[in-house]
Amino acid sequence: MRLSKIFIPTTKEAPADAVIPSHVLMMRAGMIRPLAAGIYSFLPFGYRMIKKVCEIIRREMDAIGGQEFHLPALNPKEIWEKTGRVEAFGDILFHVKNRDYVLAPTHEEIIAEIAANHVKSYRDLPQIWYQIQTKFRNEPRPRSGVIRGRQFLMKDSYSLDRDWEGLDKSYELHAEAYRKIFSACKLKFFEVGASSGAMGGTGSQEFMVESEAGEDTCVICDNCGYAANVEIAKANSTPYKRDDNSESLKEIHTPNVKTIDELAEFLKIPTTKCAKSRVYIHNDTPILVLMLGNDEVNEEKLRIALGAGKIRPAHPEELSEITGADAGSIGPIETNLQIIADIKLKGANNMVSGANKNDYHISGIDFDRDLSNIKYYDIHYVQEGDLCVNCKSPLRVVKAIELGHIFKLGTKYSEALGAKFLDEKGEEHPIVMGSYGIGVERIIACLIEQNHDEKGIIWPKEIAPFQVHLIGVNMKNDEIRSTCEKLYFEMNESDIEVLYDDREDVSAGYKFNDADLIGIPLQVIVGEKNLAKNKVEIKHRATGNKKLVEIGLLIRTLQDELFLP
RNA sequence: CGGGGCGUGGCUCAGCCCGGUUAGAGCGCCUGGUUCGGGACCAGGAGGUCCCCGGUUCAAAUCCGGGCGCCCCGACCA
Repeated sequence: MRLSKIFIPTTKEAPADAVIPSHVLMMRAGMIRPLAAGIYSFLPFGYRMIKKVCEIIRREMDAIGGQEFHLPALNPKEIWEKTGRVEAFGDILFHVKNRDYVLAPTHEEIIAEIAANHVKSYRDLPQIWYQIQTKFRNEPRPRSGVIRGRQFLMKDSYSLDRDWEGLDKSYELHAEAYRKIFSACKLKFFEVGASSGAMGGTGSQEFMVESEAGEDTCVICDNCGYAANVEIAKANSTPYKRDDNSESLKEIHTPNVKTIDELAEFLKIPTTKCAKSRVYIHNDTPILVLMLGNDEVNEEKLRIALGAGKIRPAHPEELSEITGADAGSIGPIETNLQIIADIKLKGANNMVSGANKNDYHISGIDFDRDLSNIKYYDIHYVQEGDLCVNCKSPLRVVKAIELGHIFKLGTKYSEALGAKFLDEKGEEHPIVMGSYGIGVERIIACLIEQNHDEKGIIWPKEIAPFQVHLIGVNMKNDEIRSTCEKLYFEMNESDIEVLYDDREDVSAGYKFNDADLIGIPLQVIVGEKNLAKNKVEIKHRATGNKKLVEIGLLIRTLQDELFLP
């Protein structure tokens, strides 16, 4: 491709509203342009990368027996009502104004509908159906360039199996395909178990990339590889170090002391001698939750600990009625509430907590001696430096971007939409489904997040829009031009993907900066002085290393560099 | 949805507080010329609904009110 012919509008400066590196560089390198909040046009250079990523995805999906579909984005609302997801998605679902249609945010319904009509026998199973298609979600706050958009490309696939064992297999096939896809994209990623949330189903896993721009928080053990979303992550908790003597209970007047920090300061004690109280409503029943010091309640863990049901924090106006005091003075002594305490508090003594009377606290609380109606669970968030549950190495807490998510759905959608099959005995069963997604633009954004410097993008050799960037330093020099043209022809003949900067009206420095910005892994620079010695220069974008090569050896050298046959 | 910020040629921004020449700069763009190994130089030129609507005023980019859009933080996120 000739740079004089392909539309790559690079810029020296980035728009002020681009904040994260991938967004800045995708703009500057002429890959994308914004149209509205969370909606981007992909320009030829950016779309070329999209196609590269899609190629890899298709290759791996086809390898596990996936069949590519192209489903409609415009869906009758009715089908979404059958599964209750008009309500479940709420404002996230785009509604069409002049007809009862919605814009699809995902495609479980459509897949189940097709299966309901056409998959009738166990002989038709299993199936893996996938597509790469535009999804629409009315995100309340799009952000970070293409990382969270209102319109985005998603590879979504769906497995149809006759039973749960089959689903396990399809699920594992996807997990393995996803590992291959992200590895082929040269991404440093990790996998975490995730809660399946409102999607329904029994198991789910996320594929994450560590990044400051991430919206999820994960816990990672660099030693043994343990990784989990902080919502469910566990750590090895050390038992509470009891004081030798337990003091007796004592009421203390603590005017205007509300927070744990204020309490610790007021009494001149460490926060770890304080127990923080939170009141939750579990299926209409209030419960008292106790945390050590300033630890926050991990509501997802609390939900799991309590088993079935809904939980919510009590409203401030409810507190006084339930406990006799307002937030800041609530505690475990003299209460009838079921107490749920974090595991870190087990065995604690000489603790201070609220007195259930405004402006009073109680000291000398011995959890073993004084509290009977109490259960202990791990309900705190793992913190940086806590020790790994497996190997007791210090854990890291990191921000991460979710690249892919795989779900065991079960029969929720097949039952709602009547997707059933007959087994060998002629008995009818709902199809067991799985659903699996990859954010295509996110792969590209993550690639850039992981591979860039102050000058621009650094594409890995294995996945780059082009492999070689051929630069004629001065195209008005006839020798340079004819050499470039010859090399360009030879590279094309050798199936080397080459971007050829044949622009006449651009200075050398401009070309070099553009080349570093758009980040093709190898640059071949044809300049006057080296040409006189019958040589050209190869520069590695990643390292900046340069070497001179005889023109006659260039193609072979490039092939070696690019691991081509 | 709560908090904060912003909106002026294609881009980055100044001007606004304290209303008053023809609304500026750098980059980019066009024409011609000179350059040609790290975003060159000279000369000439094009390009503006100062986000929109309303108000105040002799006079509004500037002050006031309303709206819209965009960004950031938070909440939310199958």
